[in-house]
Amino acid sequence: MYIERMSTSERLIESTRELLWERGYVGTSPKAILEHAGAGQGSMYHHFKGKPDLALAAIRRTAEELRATAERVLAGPGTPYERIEAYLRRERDVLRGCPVGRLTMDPDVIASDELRAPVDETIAWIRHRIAEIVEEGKRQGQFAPSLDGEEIGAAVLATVQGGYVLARASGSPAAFDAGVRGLLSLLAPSTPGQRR
Amino acid sequence: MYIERMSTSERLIESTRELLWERGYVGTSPKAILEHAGAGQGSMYHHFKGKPDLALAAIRRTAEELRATAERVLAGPGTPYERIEAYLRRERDVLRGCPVGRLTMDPDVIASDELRAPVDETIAWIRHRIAEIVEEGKRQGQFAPSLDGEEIGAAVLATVQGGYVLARASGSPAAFDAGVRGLLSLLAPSTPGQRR
DNA sequence: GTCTATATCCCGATAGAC
DNA sequence: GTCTATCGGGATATAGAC
Repeated sequence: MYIERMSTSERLIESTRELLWERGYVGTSPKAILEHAGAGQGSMYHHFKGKPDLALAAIRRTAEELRATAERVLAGPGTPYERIEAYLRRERDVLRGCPVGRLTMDPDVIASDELRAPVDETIAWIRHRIAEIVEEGKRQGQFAPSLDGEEIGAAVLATVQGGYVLARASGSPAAFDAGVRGLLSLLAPSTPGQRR
Repeated sequence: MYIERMSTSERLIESTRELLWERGYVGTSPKAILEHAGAGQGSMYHHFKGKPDLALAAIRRTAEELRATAERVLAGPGTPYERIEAYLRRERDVLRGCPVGRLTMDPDVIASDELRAPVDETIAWIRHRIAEIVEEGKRQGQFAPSLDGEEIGAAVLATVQGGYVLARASGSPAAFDAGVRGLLSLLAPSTPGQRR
């Protein structure tokens, strides 16, 4: 990622993003960030008000990047089912978990409306985006009219977020893949183009 | 919970269980445990080798309790679908999250095979238990023969674990409930007793 | 068994030199 | 803008009195 070529401020944000992903907010100290970024104390407090301020910048960027990645897949080609399948099957660093979702288990993030906001917005956005695609599939007759877009959206996103939990518990991505296959087997149109 | 009536060792374990649930391993200090338990430093290091040893006792107990709670619901009355529904709909402290699943986001827990083991075993056990029930439903013709028990088990458990993530992100249990309803609408036999 | 005292290091932040 | 020095407090553990 050529982190050594970035400005100090950029290096601080990128280092924070990586450490937040790996160790969460509570487990990430300013000292660890500074060492990773190759900067001194003064730099950090010159560019940011403190740990929460730097974390906010990092979380916002990670959230925006995740949203863009999801949209690239969800707005891709194919039927509604195929686009949801593409989202579920997209390449992921499964054992690292979701850089946004993992923050919901961080007590200090959840306690701060400011830190939680980008997490909430990103997750709500992806869920709603899936819901729209489900509704599109219903109109096309690919999904049963009885399905609720928002509910299926929640189930799809939860399967992903929970899949990370299963995978990390077992130390293997296999459980994530199994959950995805299970959900897809339930969602799959029984005949292509038909209601189920 | 009458924590004040327990032995010192019991109070330490129970206090650790509560703090691990609330703040995770990294976010829980021996000092906080001692204050919560009303004990001094010496007591803790007399009964346990240190923080990891005390956490292990706490995690083992929480894991065993969760497994027992799940089994009570999964072994209950009703058809396979109804028992899975009962598991998904059972009363939960949704915004607190899963006391076992949340540990998978803790870097120090995942880094230790000893601390991770009870987490892994509990999650694998519940997943397999659901898989058995799905297979039973297949034999009874309630579920389609094309479904894979282990995959559906993974999807069901992932929906629960991911539901906590969605709920905590939004600060409301509604998203958890939506995911559960979404999954159930996909799993539901279209006619009672029929294959779908 | 439980307590207090102490040790060593890390945490998050500030001050002020350069 | 970046550095080092320093601060008050907390993390984790040990020592030793009672």
